[in-house]
Amino acid sequence: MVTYSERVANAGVDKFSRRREELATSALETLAERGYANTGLRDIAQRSEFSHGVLHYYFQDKNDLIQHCVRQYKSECATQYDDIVATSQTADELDERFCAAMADTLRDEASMHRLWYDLRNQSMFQAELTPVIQEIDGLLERMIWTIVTRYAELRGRDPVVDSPLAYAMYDGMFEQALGAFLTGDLSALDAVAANCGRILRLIVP
Amino acid sequence: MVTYSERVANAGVDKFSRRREELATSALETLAERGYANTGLRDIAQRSEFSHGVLHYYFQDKNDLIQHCVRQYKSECATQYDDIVATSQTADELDERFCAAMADTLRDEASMHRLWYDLRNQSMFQAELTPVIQEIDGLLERMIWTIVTRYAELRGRDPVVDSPLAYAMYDGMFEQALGAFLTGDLSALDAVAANCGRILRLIVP
DNA sequence: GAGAATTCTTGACAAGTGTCCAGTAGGATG
DNA sequence: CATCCTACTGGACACTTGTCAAGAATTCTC
Repeated sequence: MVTYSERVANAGVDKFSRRREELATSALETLAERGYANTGLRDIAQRSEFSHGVLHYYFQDKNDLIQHCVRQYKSECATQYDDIVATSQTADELDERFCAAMADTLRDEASMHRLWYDLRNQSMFQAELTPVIQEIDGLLERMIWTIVTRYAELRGRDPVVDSPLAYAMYDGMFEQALGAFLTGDLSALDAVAANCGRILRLIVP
Repeated sequence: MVTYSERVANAGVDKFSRRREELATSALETLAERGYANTGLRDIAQRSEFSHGVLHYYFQDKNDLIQHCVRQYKSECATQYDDIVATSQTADELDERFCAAMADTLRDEASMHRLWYDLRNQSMFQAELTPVIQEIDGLLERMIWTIVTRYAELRGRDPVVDSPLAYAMYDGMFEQALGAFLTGDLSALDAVAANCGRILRLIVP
């Protein structure tokens, strides 16, 4: 009898961990569509090509699966704006490309962002989720701060707020735009781009 | 046979609607403690002095109950800062009292705020909730805007951002502080007060 | 190709979900 | 006292939930 823990221990970049990713992807899609509260393991399995029992073969329990999902979500976000920061030559170019990218991700990945907010919120009620959520939240904060400091550098000034507050402002603004966009308000796309720049110039005057 | 709709129609400020409020209060407490995803009608009834069946006597279904809860929550928030705005004599006094009040509500009503974010998020997956959520969101936005414009008035200046963006910035900042506070980070109380003032001076330079 | 290990399916489990309804207690009305 | 209506109980319903284990199917090893 090979226990679950032993399977995890032996898992390199082999078939086992590849299938885990595959299942986590199905889970992410289902969660993004239906929300945490309305998604069961059978819903997730149905979207994959396997039956529901297999989820307990690859994951310890539902919590383990969710945490794996969040971690996998991370890798999609991590390097999203690195290229823009690295290749923009002027402050205005950085500003413009950053704003456009924010509007694009709102349009193209709205339900994934919705899931992120859902899970982050869920972590306020379910302490087991806190570590992995904080991990990604820190990552997003650093992402924003990288843009802000690079923008300040290009303009030869200093930001007038610190990293957490800068992130919080962008986060609140984006969440608001997401809510509007999901109710069918297409002007939220323009709004997010405009507000993106406004905040930037507010932070780096 | 008296149907549910007829009971609603006849409901003035009588025993019927008072009991509805009572049950909605029990529901709010339970939801704030356990979260939307982990709260059943039996959990709610258990916190009240009635059995679970009575919930369908006073509410059409779970959704009806939730919406009633949100509306009831509203009335607690509506006039929260009106007094501060009305009685503050100087910009500095308004600033200081506003910051202190934000820190207080974070400390004293953390789980209620947590529930608010939970339900607002749930409305992104459950369209029936959208109207009542937007209603309160607009109320909160107006609350913030009242403070900002009064502060600007006292300082003889104009805000440099519009109402939605001002609200979004405060909202993001408060949500961040709430998350930190719920993990036991008591410094979030000071942070929210400090950031409150920072945003104010950012918006009204 | 036989045997062993891994991978996956299927059905079952106890518990929990929202909903509904027959029935009861109790007070008001006739 | 009898009748009616309101308020409430508690059990039953159909269904879903996470979890698990026995066994089948597949893949790997020799």
